[in-house]
Amino acid sequence: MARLTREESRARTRERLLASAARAFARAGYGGASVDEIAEEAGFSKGAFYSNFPSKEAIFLALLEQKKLGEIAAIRALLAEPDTDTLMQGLRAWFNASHGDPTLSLLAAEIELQARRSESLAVGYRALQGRLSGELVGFITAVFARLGLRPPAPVSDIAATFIAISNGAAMASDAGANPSGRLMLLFLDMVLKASRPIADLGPTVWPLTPAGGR
Amino acid sequence: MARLTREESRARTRERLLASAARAFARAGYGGASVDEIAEEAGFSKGAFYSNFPSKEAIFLALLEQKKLGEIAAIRALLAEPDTDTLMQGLRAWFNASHGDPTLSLLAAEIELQARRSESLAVGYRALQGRLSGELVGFITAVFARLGLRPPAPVSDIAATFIAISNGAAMASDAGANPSGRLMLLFLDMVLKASRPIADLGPTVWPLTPAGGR
DNA sequence: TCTTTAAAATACCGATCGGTATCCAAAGTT
DNA sequence: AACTTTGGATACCGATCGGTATTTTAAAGA
Repeated sequence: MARLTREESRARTRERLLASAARAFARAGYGGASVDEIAEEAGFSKGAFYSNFPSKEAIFLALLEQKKLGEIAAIRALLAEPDTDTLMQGLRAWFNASHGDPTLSLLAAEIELQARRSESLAVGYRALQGRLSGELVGFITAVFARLGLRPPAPVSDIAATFIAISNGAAMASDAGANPSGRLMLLFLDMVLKASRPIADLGPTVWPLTPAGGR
Repeated sequence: MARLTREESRARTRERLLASAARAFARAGYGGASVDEIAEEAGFSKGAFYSNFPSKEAIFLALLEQKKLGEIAAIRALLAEPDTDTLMQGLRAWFNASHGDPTLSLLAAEIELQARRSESLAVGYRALQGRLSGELVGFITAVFARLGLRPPAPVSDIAATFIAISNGAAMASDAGANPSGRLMLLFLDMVLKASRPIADLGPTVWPLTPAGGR
């Protein structure tokens, strides 16, 4: 094992704390996971924790950012795919992978829920979630255009539903049955099945009056 | 104000504690809401709390039961409706109403999440959720039959998706935009749009291999 | 090699938690 | 009216929480 510089060592500690926090929050919830527990599971003391993060909320927010930015990157990578068939296949693969680690989806649910409770968390959350939603809307719009299909509902609603299923199935899944990925795949299929070709020039009829906001 | 018997007084205290707990858990989460806080907001002391519930977990479980049994009753009431149009209208009305009180949906999400953390909670949860899921599957099957439509996917998956959207949208909703009821309405519409009449005798093609377990 | 500096460990703080023991006042009983 | 029962209030417990102050240790700079 090579000797590490101070910078490297610090970065490694930070990352281990983040990974440990993700596990702890998923397991016990934000309130249930203690700073002591997070630090110890990472192999450090509480002193190390507070040397790297100013507060418990801060590490939670850092986790939130890590996750949301990762999702945005994944969407962009998919969209950059020139071949549409490969893109759809990649999308399905992503859905399937998203339930592989229940820790991750459980953490996602915990983050969403907690962001509604603390105003300081909510501020950071809204900024990131807004970016992710926008990215997702752009993605879905592009996919429909590529497939030559007309969305069967406002794209923002479709995007919101994907997000809802992702979060909702993560917590409701009975120990692996009906993982979120499966349900998202099913919804994707249903959306496509409910779509008509763009060439079909019938009137565009939304199932509901379009949403007020966004 | 009439003098209350001991029984009446006790029942009233219990109900007030339950209502207060629902608000507190929705607001602060299971871990974040304290027994003191619950009791005080109901206008009682901690002693009153422990006189009516053996533990914090117990009141949470009682809340869970109250909610699930209420949903089962609502489903049965809808299914008893002889006129199918009225039934569908009632279903839509129910979806719309379910987002009226964010406290309720937030509590639902908290319950789902917490039931996965404590084994003792999970036991009670699984029993109730199993009953609700079964009821929902029966309901959806009956509705499709009444409408003369063939479900576009396994009914158990459709049921799971409704539950997921309900829970997921509750926590993701940005202060009221895209309430869960709206998204459930949209999914309902999409499911119907993706269905074919029973008379159509084409092959039944599920979008996915049917789920292994329930 | 000696000094400086900062990452991480240890020790500690007041506050608050879920839960228990005890007490009191009002309802039920005779 | 006297006595019993019990729902709810008060007081208290050890444990644990998030956070801070201080000390140790090892890398960086001379």
